[in-house]
Amino acid sequence: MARWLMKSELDVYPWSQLVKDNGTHWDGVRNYQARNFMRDSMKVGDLILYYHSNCKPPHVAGVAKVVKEGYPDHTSWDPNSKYMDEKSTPESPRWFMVDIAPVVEMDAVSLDSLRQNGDLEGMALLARGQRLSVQPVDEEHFKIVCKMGGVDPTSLDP
DNA sequence: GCCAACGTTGGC
DNA sequence: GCCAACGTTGGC
Repeated sequence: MARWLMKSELDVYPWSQLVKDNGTHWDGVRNYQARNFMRDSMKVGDLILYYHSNCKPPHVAGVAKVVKEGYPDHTSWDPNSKYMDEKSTPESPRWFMVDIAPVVEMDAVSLDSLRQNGDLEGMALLARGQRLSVQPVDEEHFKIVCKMGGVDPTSLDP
């Protein structure tokens, strides 16, 4: 079972909203690498670190899970959507999304504290200049972040 | 608000 | 297929 990290801007779609909605479809991703992960690699049950960007401090806020595997992002052909892409159609969708649902909230784990933890060396999020909004996370790194947030990773096993 | 890093676009 | 221009991300 793979592990992931997904970014959301705090003022766009925060963890609290995900909880209130009891899950959502992750629409609006318009980056090919991130799309490929969602379309090809993310499986039901995969766990996700939910990361808040564009806030002080940026932090991991909780654990979510994949509840529906990759399928076309309908906002890509919706003329009323700001995510509309004229090159994407229902017959030939260019963009994909997954559905996710909240699993457990954690104590905020700041980007700074992640950087200071030597055991997280190599984590994609910490690489210089990286901007990918959906990225794979090593199982070991995932567990460490959970513990930093006061969540027992073994409690997340199926 | 700044700006470095990076992805995408489009002329050639 | 190169690469300059441009737009976006996201920490600071």
